[in-house]
Amino acid sequence: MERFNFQVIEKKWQKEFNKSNLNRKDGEKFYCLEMFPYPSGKIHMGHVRNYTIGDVIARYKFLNGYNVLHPMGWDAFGLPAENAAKSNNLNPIEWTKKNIEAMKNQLKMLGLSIDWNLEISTCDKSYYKHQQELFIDFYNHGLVSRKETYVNWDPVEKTVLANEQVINGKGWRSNATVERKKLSQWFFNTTKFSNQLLNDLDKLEGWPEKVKLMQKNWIGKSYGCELNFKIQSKKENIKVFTTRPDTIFGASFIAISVDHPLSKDFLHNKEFQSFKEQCNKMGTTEEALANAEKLGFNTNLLVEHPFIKNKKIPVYIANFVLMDYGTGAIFGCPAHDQRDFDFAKKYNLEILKVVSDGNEDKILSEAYTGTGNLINSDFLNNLNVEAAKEKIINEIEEKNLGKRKTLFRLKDWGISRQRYWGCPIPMIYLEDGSVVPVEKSELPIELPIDIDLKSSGNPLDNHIKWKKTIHKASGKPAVRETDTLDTFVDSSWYFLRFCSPNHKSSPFDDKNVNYWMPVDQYIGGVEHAILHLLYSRFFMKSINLCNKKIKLSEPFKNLFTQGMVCHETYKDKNDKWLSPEEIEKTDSKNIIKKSDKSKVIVGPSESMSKSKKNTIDPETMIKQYGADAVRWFILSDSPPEKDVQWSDVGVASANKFLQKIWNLNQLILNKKDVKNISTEQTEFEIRIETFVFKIDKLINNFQLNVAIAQFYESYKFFNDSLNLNINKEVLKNNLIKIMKLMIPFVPHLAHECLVDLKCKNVNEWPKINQKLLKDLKINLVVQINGKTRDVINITKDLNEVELNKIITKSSKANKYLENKKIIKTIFVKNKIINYLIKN
RNA sequence: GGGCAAGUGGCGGAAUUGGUAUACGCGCUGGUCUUAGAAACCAGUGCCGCAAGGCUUAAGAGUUCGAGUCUCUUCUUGCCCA
Repeated sequence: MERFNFQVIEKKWQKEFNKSNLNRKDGEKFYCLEMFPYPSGKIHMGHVRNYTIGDVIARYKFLNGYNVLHPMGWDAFGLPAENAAKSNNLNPIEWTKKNIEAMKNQLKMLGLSIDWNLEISTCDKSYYKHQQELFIDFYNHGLVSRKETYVNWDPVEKTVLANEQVINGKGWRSNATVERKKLSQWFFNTTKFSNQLLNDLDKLEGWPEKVKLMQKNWIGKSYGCELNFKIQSKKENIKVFTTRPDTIFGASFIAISVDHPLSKDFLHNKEFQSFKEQCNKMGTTEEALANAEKLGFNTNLLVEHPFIKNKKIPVYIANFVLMDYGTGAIFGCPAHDQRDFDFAKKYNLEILKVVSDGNEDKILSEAYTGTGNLINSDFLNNLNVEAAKEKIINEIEEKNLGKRKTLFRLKDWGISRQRYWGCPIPMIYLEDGSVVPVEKSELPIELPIDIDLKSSGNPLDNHIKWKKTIHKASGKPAVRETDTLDTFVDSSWYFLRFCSPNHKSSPFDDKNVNYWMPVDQYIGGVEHAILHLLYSRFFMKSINLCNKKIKLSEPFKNLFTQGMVCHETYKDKNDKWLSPEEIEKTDSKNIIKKSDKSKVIVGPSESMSKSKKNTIDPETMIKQYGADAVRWFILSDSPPEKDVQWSDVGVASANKFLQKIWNLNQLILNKKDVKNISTEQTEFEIRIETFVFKIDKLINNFQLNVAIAQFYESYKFFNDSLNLNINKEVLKNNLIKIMKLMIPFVPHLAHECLVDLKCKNVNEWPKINQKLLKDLKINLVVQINGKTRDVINITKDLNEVELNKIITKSSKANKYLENKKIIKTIFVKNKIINYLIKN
């Protein structure tokens, strides 16, 4: 028998798959999108998994009659290109274009049903031109602002990082300790949509609860109030924000931010200067603030307690209070907030319980943040926390001491980056100091090619010729904005561009967007659960505001987040990482280093990363086992939403199985016919029909690993049926059904087999024959006192009386029933019968 | 510290959502074929027991005719936020 030659056959079918409009049908639209890749040079296993899952869905929908949009593009701006260009002395565009070509070829090797006619790349001026247009639209609608703020400065990358790009006080890419620096920055006013971004989450029924919860926490809506404290012997007040106004009677200090206006009075104080310096050294993230030791600078100012006559409270400048959250000032209630507690301990401040923890006399060893009734709180006593909050806020408003307020943790999105390889911000500075957008007719503001990447600082800022420009309306000289946009901006609307990738006059064709959007199935890594998705949602809402013709406020109807691809890690005796190619398995237990035969220490399986050297190159695997085998394995071993462990043995066995499928196909084609119809044949058809039914359902539920298990079973069943009395045509037609089900998983093999089987309607999913399913026999469990004593294979829908007859006649369970009194019978149709007997 | 998941053989994992626990795959064991190995094929494979049978879903309790699934307590792991 001829072996399945995947090298030849996969190439042949990939030519078919690369045709444009291959996903188009007359049916209902279905937009299937996977998160587009950064063109780093080579695809990795994470891409393979992501795009294979997406391809299964896209092909499944197409076969089910949908008109499918399944595009691919490149998230092509970003720092790696700039760094690579620097060390190779070329322009980032050359590096990027080369990588795109290479990765595109690799993706094509996977046999994906992508319409490459729709390909876009965010670094093309035909793309970023429209991004600049959107920026100007947003600007004109008050969605862009310029603010001077403290930023997270990455001293290695020499750029500003968003809060979320700072991990444990370090830059997410450089891992350098992040500093605070004051800069003038462009912002998208994401906070304008705080409420909508939060409330619309409820509409997203097709999103994982986990992701919605993460977004909810990120937006962080909190209720509370503002409250003024009068400074003693001064006219001024300190305004604080608090979510716990109920704890006001436990207030023992006021803490203000180093950037608070009041702090300015101490600028000449030496002690304060060194304190401020210390604060600047740590990052601005909440995490950094929370982890740092709580430090304060005593201003020696006192404020009056608003509800306790003659009580004075000290004012500190503290390192854990942020200027850009709330009012930049808090009141500290040490008994019920851990940060305040730590602070009070350090500076020996009063710790007074005002919420009962059920053990009122006991001295606290840490803050009590639970609920309870109020104590030591005058008119709030005996109320619970919620009621006390309400009462005190009413009191505060009545006495004109402050007002009710809702605060969001969500901040505006800082989008300025001091980098070359990004989308230029279409703004210019006039000589009178004003800032205006360039006219749309002047777009795109192109990135200059002749740049000097070697000098320090921002290359665009150093490019004098490019920087100088003319303000078109007045004819006066002006200077361009030299910052470029955060690359998260590029990926916040690419899904809209895919609807009309070649549209020239505007970012997208409204009609096409209204037809294709929203994305029906979006698939990507959970690592983008917060930022990318939040920014995209913000863009959709902003576009909705700017363009009345777009009737859509949420871009992604259904979201699926797949797990990571993991692999064992290896280290040699010197604690150095080893790649899988550097090691050798001598037997099932011993692993040695190839080069010097020394022992290798096997570490836990972790997500593939270059730093741990535990990556497996997809191209090598495809060449060795075939794209179908790689696709099959990566789907088969774990549920798609969970991490999967890569295994070379696993992909080899996938390859073996596909070979068996091929052999089965050949066997049936060469089989001699049997003419008579037997009961065996009917039972065979029923069984195949249940496989069709189950697999269809499993794909719908994203249980792709279980679907694959069903293919293994159906193969086994087919193989066992070969020697039965079954008509050849019946075998062929049923194999066609199974092969069609396999198209989404292993498109090359399935299509090749279907050609051999002379299948005519290849692009149609098998219809489920409900009539056949009706005749399916079922297994019914017979229990005595809750213990399973027999399982009987019977026709469906028998009633209790019929069932009793069968059991007394022929069931193994009957021996337990003889001469026993049945007290009760529990009968669940088609499932179980349970006899309760007395011994 | 808070929130959310999850815990099933040697391993990856199934279980029609309260109804046969361990499907399917890997690994392992034995066999056929072969000079030998590889491949292929066949059989076996949760634990105890000669067997009948009993036990088993992190641990413990509860609800139920019946619990991997629901409820509570404890432990462990992972993710997010602090």
